[in-house]
Amino acid sequence: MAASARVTIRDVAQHAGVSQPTASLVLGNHPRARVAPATRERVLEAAATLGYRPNVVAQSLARGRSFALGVIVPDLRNPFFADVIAGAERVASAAGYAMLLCGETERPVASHLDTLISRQIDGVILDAANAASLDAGALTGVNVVLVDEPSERWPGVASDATGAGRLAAEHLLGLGHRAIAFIGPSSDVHTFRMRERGFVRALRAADVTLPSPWLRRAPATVAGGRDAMRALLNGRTRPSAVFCANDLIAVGALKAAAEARVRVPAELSLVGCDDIEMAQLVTPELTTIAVPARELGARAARLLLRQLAGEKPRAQSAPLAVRLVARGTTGPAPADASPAAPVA
Amino acid sequence: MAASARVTIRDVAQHAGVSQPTASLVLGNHPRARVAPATRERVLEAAATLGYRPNVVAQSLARGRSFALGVIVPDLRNPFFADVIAGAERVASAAGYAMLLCGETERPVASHLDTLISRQIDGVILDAANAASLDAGALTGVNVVLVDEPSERWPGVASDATGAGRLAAEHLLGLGHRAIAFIGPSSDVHTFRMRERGFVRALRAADVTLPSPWLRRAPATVAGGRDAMRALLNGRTRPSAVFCANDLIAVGALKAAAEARVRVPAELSLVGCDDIEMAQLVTPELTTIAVPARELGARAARLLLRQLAGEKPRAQSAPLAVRLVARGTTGPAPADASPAAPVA
DNA sequence: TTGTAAGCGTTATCAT
DNA sequence: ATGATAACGCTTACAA
Repeated sequence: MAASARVTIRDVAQHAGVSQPTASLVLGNHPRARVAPATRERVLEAAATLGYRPNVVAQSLARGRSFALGVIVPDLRNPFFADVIAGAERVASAAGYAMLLCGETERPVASHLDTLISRQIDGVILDAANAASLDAGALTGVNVVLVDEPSERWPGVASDATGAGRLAAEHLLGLGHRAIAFIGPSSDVHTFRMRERGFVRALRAADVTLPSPWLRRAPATVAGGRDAMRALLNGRTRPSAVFCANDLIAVGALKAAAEARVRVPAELSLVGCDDIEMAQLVTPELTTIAVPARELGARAARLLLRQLAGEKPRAQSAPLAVRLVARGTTGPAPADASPAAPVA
Repeated sequence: MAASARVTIRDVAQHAGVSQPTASLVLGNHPRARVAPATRERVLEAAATLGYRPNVVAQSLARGRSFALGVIVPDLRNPFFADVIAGAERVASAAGYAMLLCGETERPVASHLDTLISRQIDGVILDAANAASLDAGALTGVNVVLVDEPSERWPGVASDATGAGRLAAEHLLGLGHRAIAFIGPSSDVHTFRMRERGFVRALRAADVTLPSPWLRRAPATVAGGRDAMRALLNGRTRPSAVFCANDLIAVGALKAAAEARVRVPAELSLVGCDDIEMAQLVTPELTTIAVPARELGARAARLLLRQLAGEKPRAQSAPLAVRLVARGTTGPAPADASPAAPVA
């Protein structure tokens, strides 16, 4: 019952009649553990009957690594990040690594990093954390893998963000839309910027301009999307299609359209990005660009693990492909849609 | 650059010209640290200029506690659990505790517990883990707080699950429904069972019986809800209202209704449970029973922290109140609804 | 093949 | 008020 009742490797050694380091050698399962089969057997048996379980903290201190990974995401409650985390945990857990989670939005990333580093974390996965803006010292001495943020300094995995924007644009252009708007956050999170850039470029390549009143800044949340869409619908002229930087925004926008009795997709087409589960649950189902969130998390973890195994990080790997998932929120541009942009 | 460059408390002591334990005394910020103001000052200054950061792993080993909490949830990707986690992390992080997350669905809870315990975790939050079925030894020596599962052995916090079921029943009965069905998992997760029980009891109290073909077992997921609702709609007679054990199921059910062109709420009323964000995003918006997920997580963490501080766990605290949120998926029972139950 | 000894970075218990 | 000294549980040379 008492907490002190824990079985240590000493107890095992004693029980097996060997020295403590010998027990360590056996239980450490070392590759080149030169230990007699008979002794090994006795030690293992003792460990089993005593119910020995290694103290990872002590191991960590002695070996200088903790067999734990840290994951920092901007917001736990965003399903996209939940997916990334799930993917990372799957890999980490299979490799015997524990996962320290930091998602508290209120605290700065640097503070989370502090916590993790002081716990001798073996590596950190930073998702959309804008690592470039971090204090130089904050990340020295840690193995870092970035998710959805390119960098010369750290390896990482990312989705094809400009491709996502392009795909959205091409889809809308293909449907005949010319009066096109965009809703996205003003944050300096790389992925969002690239989605926007890819979108705008593809539009421009088709000689469609995106007038500034139709480039709405909004937080990447449902509420943000709803507000932005309301503003858009109250504008002098209305776009016939909108690309939203993520699905949360798009769902909010859809909501605003429903409130305003704007028919989707008859009067207004909407494209989101991420393809979170929610996208298939709204009505009509959301057309979106699918981003492999779980895979992103899993690859990030694998990359980190490989780094820990001593492998040289090969810069950024090729971005993960995204794909258009055409569903119910996009349709042909209305015939009466004036291709004219509003007064800027 | 080298990882070994980490400054230890020794370096600080040396730099300040004091013994290492003295430095520890100062930096440990002990309540009754009897140390001369001058020395303290020197030590603090040395620590600051050297950029000293305590090694939590070493602290853990020496003090026998790790200042980390473990959280085990059945499924990271269920927004309800994401909320619980967010609430717990908020509290833990504010108290200087790190959070180890285990949500890998494939691995058994006992295995997750193993990982956590071997890391000298100070306490564990178990959410819907069916702790009662765990091996007796698996939880000895750990501080445990249960979420949404009552127990004589461990303290915990829970929502008012039977109340949730009752509220749903009363709402539907009040709207005149008599042909009522239920969709829920067959798992032995306590909350689900109690939601069901509260619901069935309230129905019975109003002399409404729930015929067995209308008690559908389904996984607590969107897909599960959709399948179950399809089966329900294909039955000989259809219910005029359905209570779903959680929102995910309800959303799936709503989806199935839409596919079958059954009008909600004109022909079919639907009530969910949890009030996840998604509930407000589907069309029509989901009537549901709001369960304070974040608060549940936050309280669990606080309870655990208090236990660690030596406070005696006072059994289970009173369940957190839930409340009906009437939205768009419920309406008066159709006039032609036959109150007759189907042949069982 | 095995045991001895040192050390990981702290905290904690003593004398001083 | 401060400084030795011994833990904490384990790993890892190095010696036997």
